[in-house]
Amino acid sequence: MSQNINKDIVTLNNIKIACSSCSLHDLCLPLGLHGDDLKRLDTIVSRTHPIKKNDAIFRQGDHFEAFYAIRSGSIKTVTIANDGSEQITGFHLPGEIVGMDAITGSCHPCSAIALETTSYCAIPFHELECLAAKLPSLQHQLLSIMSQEISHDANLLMLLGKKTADERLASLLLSLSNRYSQRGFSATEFNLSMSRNDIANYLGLAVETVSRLFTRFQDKGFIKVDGKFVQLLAMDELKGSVIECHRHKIG
Amino acid sequence: MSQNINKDIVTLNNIKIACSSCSLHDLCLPLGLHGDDLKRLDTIVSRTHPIKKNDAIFRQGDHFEAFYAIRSGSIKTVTIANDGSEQITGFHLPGEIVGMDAITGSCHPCSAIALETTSYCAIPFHELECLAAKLPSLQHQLLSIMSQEISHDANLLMLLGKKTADERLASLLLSLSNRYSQRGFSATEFNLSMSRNDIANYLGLAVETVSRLFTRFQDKGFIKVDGKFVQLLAMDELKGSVIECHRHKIG
DNA sequence: CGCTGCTTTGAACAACTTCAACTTCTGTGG
DNA sequence: CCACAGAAGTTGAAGTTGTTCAAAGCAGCG
Repeated sequence: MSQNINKDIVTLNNIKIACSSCSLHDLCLPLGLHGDDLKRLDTIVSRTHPIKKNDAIFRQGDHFEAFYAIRSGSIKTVTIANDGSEQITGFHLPGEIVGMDAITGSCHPCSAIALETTSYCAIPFHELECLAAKLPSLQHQLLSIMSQEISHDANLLMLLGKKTADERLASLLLSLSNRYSQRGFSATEFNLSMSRNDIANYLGLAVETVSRLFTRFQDKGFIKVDGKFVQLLAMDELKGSVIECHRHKIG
Repeated sequence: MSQNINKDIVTLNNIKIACSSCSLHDLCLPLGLHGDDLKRLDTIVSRTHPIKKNDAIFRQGDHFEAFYAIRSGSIKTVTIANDGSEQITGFHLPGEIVGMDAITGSCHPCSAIALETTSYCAIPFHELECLAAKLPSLQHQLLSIMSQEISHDANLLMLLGKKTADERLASLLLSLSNRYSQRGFSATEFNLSMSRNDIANYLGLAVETVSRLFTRFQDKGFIKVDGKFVQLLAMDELKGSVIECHRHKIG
């Protein structure tokens, strides 16, 4: 948490930070762009003031105008079914882009809600599209990022379709660990910005189950939990537990 | 089944069918393209001979070269985890495009396997990208189709994360119904080209459960099943059962 | 005709959920 | 700064849902 808060302060002081000098540019859309191309992208991207926890970047049904790149903090994307039930379809960390599911329908099919104080960049889609037509490397990067999103979703499908409760939580923790470390944070300890409820919803489990899983993982010595702060003590065992629980499904 | 087989014969006789005269062109990539633009796309698309059941369009790990549009028949996309377990991530009908998850990694993260005799078009990605840079409407259609894929996956996530077994099967049947009717087939009766095993895998259930569900739905009078042939007798009840089972999750 | 593989059915079992009670945390106002 | 109310998280016990195991029925194919 403290790390993220510090990060916010830094970015607050640099609202006008450009893509070229953004520490996330090799995780984000600018990847592979250089020189003038990067400057051209810069001109269409707009930075906003940070939003508070529970505020929305966009809400389900909002007209689609732009992609949004998380700069600091974190968000969840949530879909509300016609019957009122909610499904969290993803947690998004700095450098990740949301809104890519909205091109077809011209309306956002999900809401993007801040899990903590969060700042982001807006990339107007129409302008992006025009620019991409002129810059092949941007077009490629755009397609590539969308492709990545598709294959990421397929992994998640695998998770929800096949895995036991243990595997699901282990997968989430490992995924966060991976992504935090890519962003220069520790791979073995971090704060969960989402509530147990959010985790349960995302993993398709009951809150109570998630709570019990944290306890069990701790009892086994795989992790250490203190509220939202988590330490991964035995990464290999975590990875192993994902595979182990799978064994009975083989063949 | 018979309908699909007939369809194959027709397409066999017309291997050189162009996008412009393809009955699927308003479900597929050419949507929104006209005149010369469509002809330009035509020049890069190559049609292949049909493949047999269980043959692959591409296999997981294959180098990514092209998108593939299903022209007739049907396929499943399957990911194999490192532990050997398989997850079916989608069933694809004529007019649908597969391979879009491979751009990032340059290798296909899943295999595309024919569920029956299937013919398809290959759209070389490099050429497509170059063409898209020249044709804004093609670029837009490309992004739009990928966006659609992302939001489709999000729906599936919802399905696997939240829904009961009944809801899952009902959702699949309704989705197939929708897609068949879009393609000019009956919305209320069709042949399932996939096995019960495939369905179970896709829905994250045991085969036995799927089998029991079919029986239960039939007992309730929602559907009539005879092997692979299914008739949807009470669409509203099916839709209703999806919502009804959801009620307890609200609030 | 008899095999093989797919599907169905039954019964026991396990995993996860639900319900309920209790504890801990958080933020707000006195 | 503390007290308190409400939210979030944890824990136990009972209940469901779906899985697993086992076996029998069917269909396609040599």
